[in-house]
Amino acid sequence: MPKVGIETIRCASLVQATIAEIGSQGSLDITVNQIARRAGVSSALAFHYFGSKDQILLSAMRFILSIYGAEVLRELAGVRTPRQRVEAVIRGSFAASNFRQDVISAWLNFYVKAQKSPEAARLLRVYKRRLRSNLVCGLRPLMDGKAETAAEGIASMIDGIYIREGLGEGKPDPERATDLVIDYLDRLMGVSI
Amino acid sequence: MPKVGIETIRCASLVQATIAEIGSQGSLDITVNQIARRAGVSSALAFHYFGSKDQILLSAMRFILSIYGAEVLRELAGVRTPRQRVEAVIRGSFAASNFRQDVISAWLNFYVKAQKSPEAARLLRVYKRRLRSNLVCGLRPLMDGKAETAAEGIASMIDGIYIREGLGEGKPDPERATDLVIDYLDRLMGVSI
Amino acid sequence: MPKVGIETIRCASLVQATIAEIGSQGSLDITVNQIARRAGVSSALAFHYFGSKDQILLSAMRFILSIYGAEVLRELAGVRTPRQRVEAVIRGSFAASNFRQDVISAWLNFYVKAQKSPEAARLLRVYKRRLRSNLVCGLRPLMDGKAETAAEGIASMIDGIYIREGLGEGKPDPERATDLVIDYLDRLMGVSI
Amino acid sequence: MPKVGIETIRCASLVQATIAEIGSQGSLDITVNQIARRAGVSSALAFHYFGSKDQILLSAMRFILSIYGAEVLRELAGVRTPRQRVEAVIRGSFAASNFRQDVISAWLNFYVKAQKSPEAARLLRVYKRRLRSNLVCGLRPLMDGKAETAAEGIASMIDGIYIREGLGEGKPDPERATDLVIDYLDRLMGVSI
DNA sequence: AATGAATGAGGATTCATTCAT
DNA sequence: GATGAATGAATCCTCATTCAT
Repeated sequence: MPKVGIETIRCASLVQATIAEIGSQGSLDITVNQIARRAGVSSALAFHYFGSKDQILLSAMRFILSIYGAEVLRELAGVRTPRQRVEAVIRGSFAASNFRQDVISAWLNFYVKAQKSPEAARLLRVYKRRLRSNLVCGLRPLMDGKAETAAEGIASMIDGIYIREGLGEGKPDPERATDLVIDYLDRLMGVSI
Repeated sequence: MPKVGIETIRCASLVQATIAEIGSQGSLDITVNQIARRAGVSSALAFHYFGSKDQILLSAMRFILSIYGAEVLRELAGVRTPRQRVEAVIRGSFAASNFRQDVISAWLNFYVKAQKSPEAARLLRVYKRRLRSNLVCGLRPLMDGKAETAAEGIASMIDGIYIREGLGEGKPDPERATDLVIDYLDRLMGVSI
Repeated sequence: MPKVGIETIRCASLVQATIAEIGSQGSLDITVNQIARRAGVSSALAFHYFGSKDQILLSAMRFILSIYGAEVLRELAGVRTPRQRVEAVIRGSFAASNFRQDVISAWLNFYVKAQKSPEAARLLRVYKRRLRSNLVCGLRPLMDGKAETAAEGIASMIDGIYIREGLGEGKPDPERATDLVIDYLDRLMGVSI
Repeated sequence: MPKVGIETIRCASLVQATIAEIGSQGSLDITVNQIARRAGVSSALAFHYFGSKDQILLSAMRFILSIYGAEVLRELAGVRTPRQRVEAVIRGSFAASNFRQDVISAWLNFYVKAQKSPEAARLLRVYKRRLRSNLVCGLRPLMDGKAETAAEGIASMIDGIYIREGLGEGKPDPERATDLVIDYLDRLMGVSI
C-alpha cells in the first residue's frame, strides 16, 4: 500500500484550494495567500512546493484536465460501438465532477491564461487533440468523409455550452447539455427525429 | 457634418488601444499605462476621461458589443425569409470586424470579467438575450416547437467556435465557421445533405 | 468711484471659495479644482491669477487675518479707557465674521501650514504680535508689571477657545466665549466677582 | 517577564516614527514611505501591520493620548486635596513627555484630522471628556456652582498654550505654562496675589 | 481674459517572492 | 517540513501645473 507523503497531501490540497478559490472568485486574479489560507497553510509553503504561482496554477489546470480525462475514460470503459464511443466522450465532458461552476470557471480562466502561457497553451492543445481524436475515431465509421468536420462541430458545441454555463446564473444542467449535443450527433448521422 | 470633439476622439482611440492591447497581451491584465501609451497619451488622461480602469474596460466591452450589434443589423438589412434571418445572425457573428484574434481575445476576457463585475455581466446578458431572440424569432416559423432548443444549440456552437478560434494559432476562418453553423442549421431544419 | 477690475473680482471670489472649501472639507487637503469649481471658474484661471496653490492659500490666510484685523479695529473705534481697549480686542476676536466654523477651520489649518511655510509663519507672527501689543497696551495701565504675562494668558485662552470650537459639534457661541475671557480679565485685574 | 513579539516592536517603532515624522515635517502630509524609512523597514511592512495609512495615524494618535493619560495619572497618584487634583491635571498636561515640539505638532494635526475622520474625532472627544471631568471633579469642592465654567476656562487655556507653543520657535517651556494656568486657577478660587 | 487639454511626479496599496529560523 | 517576517516592484489613481488657443 503506497504511503502518501506529506508532500503529496500538501500539493493536492493546495491544488484543490486553487480550484476552489478560482471558482469562488470567478477569476484567475487570486493571490497565493488566498490559496494558502484556504488550504490552511502558509503561502511560503506553497512556494516551497511549487516554486512559483504560475506552477500552482498550471498544476491546477493539469489536475482539472486529468479529472476530465479520467471521466471520459470511465465512460469509454464499456463502450462497444462507435456511436457509443462518441456518446461516451460527450457524457464524460458533462460528468458531475467537471461540469461544476468552479471547475468551469477555472477552465474558462485557463483558456485566457493559455493566450500568454505556452505551457498552458500546450496543456490545452493536448486536451483538444485528445477530444478531437476520440470524436473522430468514433465518428469515422459512422459518416463518410465528414468525420473531421463533425468532430469540430461537436467539440465547438461542447466548449460553447461550457462557457455559457460558466457565465449563467443557475447551476449547470448536465442532462440538458448532453441532450443538446447528442441531438446534434443524431442529426449529423442523418437520423431525423 | 458632425464635428467630433477631441474628447470623442481620445475616448475612441483609448477604447481601440484597449482592445488592441488586450488582443496583443491575450489578457485583461493590462495596465492603464500600456493602454495610454498605445493610444499615444498619458495615463492621467485616460483617467481624466474614464475615471477608472474599470470604466475603460467596460467601454471597450460596450464598443465590441456595439460593433457586433451593427454587424448583425447590417446582415439583417436585406432579409426576407425567416431562414435568411437566422443566417444573418450567424454571418454577423463571424463578420470580419468581430471575428478577429484581438476582438475574440477581448471577448473571452470579458466573459471572465463578467464573473466578477455586475456591469460586465449585464452587458453580456444583453448580448445573449439579443442573440437568442433573433435566433428564436427566425427559427420559430421553421421548426415546430423546438425553436428555443435549436437557438440554444446554435448560440452555443457560435460561442464555442469563438473560444476555440481565440485560442487557435492560425487566423480565424470566418467561412469555415459560418459553414459549420449553417450546416447545423440545415440539419436542425431536417434538410438532409 | 473706483471701478473694480475683473481681476479683483476673480481673486476675491477665489479666496472666498478657498475659505468655504476649507471649511466644508475641514482640511487644507483641498484641490485647486475644488476651489475653482466652487468659484465657478477653471482651475487654470486660478493659476493665472495666483501662480501657485500655495499663493492661493496664503491669500486666503491674509484675507482672514485682514477680516480679523478690521473687526478688532472696529471694536477699538469708540474706545476711551484701557480696560475698554482690552475688551475690544477680546470682542473683536469673537466677532461674527471670524468666529465661524469655516473660518476657524481655516485658521486651524493655517496654524498647521505655518509649521512648514515660512510665509504662513510670518503672517501668523504678525497676527500674534498685533494681538499681543494691543493687549499689553491696554493692560499696562491696569496692572503693575504683570501686563506681559496677563496678555499671554488672555491670548492663550482666546486661541484655546478657537481651537475647541473648531472641533466642537455645535455652532461657536461668541457670547459664552467673550464672557469666559472677560471673566478672566476681571480676575487678572483683581476684581472679585 | 513578558516577551515582546517582533510585531509589537515593529508596531511601536512605526508609531514612534510616525510621531517623529509628523513633528519633523510639521504636518500630517507625510508618506508611509517616510514613516517606514524612519522606522527602518519597508513601507509594505507598515501596511502589513496596520492595513492602511489611516490606521497608522490613528495608532499614533492613540499612543499620544495614552501617554498623556499616563502622565496625568502619574500626577494624580499622590493627590490628597481637590486643589491638588486640579494642579495634577495641569502639571500632567505640561509633562515633559507630552509638551514637546513633535508631540504638539502631532496633536495639532490630529485636531485637523478630527474634522474629517470620525474615529479621530471620537478619540479627541474621549480626551476632552476625561480632561473636563477631572477638572470639574477637582473644582467642584473649591467653587460654588461655577466649576463647569472654570473647567472650560482652564481647558481652553491649556489647549491655547499648546497650540501657541506648537507654533513658537523656541522650545516649549513647561514651567511657564504651568505657572500661567495655575495663576488662573488661583484667581478662579478667589485668591488674590 | 479664460479654458480645455494634457501630463509628470508622486503616493497609497498589493503581491509574488525570499529567507532565516 | 513549515512559517513569520520582510520587501521590491508594480499598479491604480490624484493633482498641481503648463500651454495652446
